[in-house]
Amino acid sequence: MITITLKDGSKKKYKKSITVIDVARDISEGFARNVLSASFNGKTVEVSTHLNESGSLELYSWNDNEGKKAFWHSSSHVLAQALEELYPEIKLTIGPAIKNGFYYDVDFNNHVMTDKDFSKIESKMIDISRGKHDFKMRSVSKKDAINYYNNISNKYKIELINDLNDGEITFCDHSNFTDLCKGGHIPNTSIIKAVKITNVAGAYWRANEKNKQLTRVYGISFPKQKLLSEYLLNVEEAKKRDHRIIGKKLNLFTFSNKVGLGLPLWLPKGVDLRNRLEDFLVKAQKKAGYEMVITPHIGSKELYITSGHYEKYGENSFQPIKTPKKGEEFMLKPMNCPHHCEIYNSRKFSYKDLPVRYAEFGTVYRYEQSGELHGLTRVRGFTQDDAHIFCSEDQLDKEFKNVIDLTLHVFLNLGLDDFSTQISLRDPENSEKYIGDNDVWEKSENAILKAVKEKKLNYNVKYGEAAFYGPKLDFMVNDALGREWQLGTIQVDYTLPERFDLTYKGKDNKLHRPVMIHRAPFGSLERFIAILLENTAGNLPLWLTPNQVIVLPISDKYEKYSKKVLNLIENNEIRALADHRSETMGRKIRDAELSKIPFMIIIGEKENDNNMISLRSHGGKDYGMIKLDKFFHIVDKEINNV
RNA sequence: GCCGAUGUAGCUCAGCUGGCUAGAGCAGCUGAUUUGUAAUCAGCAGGUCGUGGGUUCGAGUCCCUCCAUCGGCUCCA
Repeated sequence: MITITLKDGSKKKYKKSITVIDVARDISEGFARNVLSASFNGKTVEVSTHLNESGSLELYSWNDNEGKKAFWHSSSHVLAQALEELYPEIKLTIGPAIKNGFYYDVDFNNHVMTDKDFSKIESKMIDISRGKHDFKMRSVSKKDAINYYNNISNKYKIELINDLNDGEITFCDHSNFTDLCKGGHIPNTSIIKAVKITNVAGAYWRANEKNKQLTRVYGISFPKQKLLSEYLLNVEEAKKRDHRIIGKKLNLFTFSNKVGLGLPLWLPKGVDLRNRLEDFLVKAQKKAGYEMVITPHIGSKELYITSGHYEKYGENSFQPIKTPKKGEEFMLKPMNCPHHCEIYNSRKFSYKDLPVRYAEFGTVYRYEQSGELHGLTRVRGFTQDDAHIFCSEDQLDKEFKNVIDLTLHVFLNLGLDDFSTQISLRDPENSEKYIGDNDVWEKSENAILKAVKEKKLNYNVKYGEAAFYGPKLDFMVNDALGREWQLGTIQVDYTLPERFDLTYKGKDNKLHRPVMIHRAPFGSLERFIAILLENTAGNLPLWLTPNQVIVLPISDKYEKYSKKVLNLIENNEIRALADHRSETMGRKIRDAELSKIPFMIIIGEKENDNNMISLRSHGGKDYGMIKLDKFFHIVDKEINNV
């Protein structure tokens, strides 16, 4: 007999070798029907797995992420089978489940896959699913596995198998299809009721640009047709929150091919918005002991040779600007740190002066690959809310934690509470990508880990995401379509102080090397505004929004009173405008709603005669007829609550 | 940079297998209307159909080049 502990803590005794699905059936037939996958003692198992020892069992349904993962992973097997049947000459590579759905990377040989092929693939997949084929795992020796793929001459799978240990290799069969697979399937194919191929794209084999580009077929599947329709509807809704669309509608920014790719042009309303964000941060930074500096948009090539950026990025940057003087070269600045290092170097510091915190809204230019450009989130010219903190080693922990606090202050005040943090460390397999000694890296990495733990942030560690001079703590936020973007960033750097020979005089009357923290709570104003627009669907917080209130007179009879009200509002430093067009009230309200103005003040005969206003807020809330002072109170309350 | 899709008026789109002076709604302009909580009515104006080339008696439509955009990949100091 073995004892199985379930998620709710209840324990059940069974004969040895009972299967997972039988345990589920023992709970209830209906429950078992919804079980998609399971884990036993923390390890993913199949629902058909026989349990031979006591342990804890978790059963997953569609409502669990693990359940969805198994569902989509299994769907990718069905996709692979469908593709193989439709295009027999293809070579399969890998096909995992992802956040929303699954994909399969395929070498299509000469066939060019386009969206015209999608419906054919979908029908094929549904056909296969209806066959109710069980997913069955089996162990294979390394030799047999390689033989199998040699016979169908699939070098990709052989490459994968070569990286695996003999004895740990498993295949999964369903119908007449076999794939190299480490497991985690739903019971059978018939649970897959709705399938949508969403996209094709190129993807490099093993994520390496130098390798062959495969075709990645993306899909999503559901246990009910209705769930698919809902999903597609959601995607359509999310697309409406795209910052490129909102930015256009609200007249915040634009682009011009004549000016150049990835170079945003900020319109008056967008500039106002940026300025308010800058003011907000300037105030917070002043409290935190930062000093503002300004540095030029270019710097001599020597500067970047010193910093190491030239060697690392020179070829992929905007190329040096020549001058009439022979041999003289300048570069558009791709970051502000070298300039700030030179500001530090402009005088001598004592340990009593530290920490020194130089902040700048520094506009930088990076030649991003053309295929990488994306609205305001990935551009070639952008403004960082940059600052560099020069401190002694024993000040590092405290300074780092203060920067975390500042970043959290920014995020939470702007309503971005749905973020994750990521500790970006070196890629252990590619140490040549980084500069600086190993022990210096370890010191930096430990400083970040320590601060993050003390601040009790939830974090993921990502290897290979560090900057070339040091590790980072990044604050990540999703856009409307669920893509993750880095906003705030904090970096510890022992390397640049070395390269720029930065020093301070210590208590011991000897020269010491300061540590440097690079940090930007917004990241860049461009990207931050983009993500903010998508997260709020353009309904910005009242203190930030371009126009806070619009005055809508019912007819031009009340224009005089309307102008008086407008004037009083503006005198209270509320951003207001009035709609004096000869349009109906319905029309004026509709237009104000579409431009997402938080408050509407309606003025007609009653208001005019009683020296009152009628107030409506965005979305339709009616405050009725009130005194103007009451409106000021409402606005004040909403802004200061933030 | 690579893979795929797309590109028609300021915006959103229609234009079937190539065939008269390329259509609609919104926005704009002019006029009428003087309006009570999400679109008042009428008229006018607006387009080298992304660019360059080719096929054809004839190209928005078919083919090629380039450019840009969108979705991915790679990259992101």
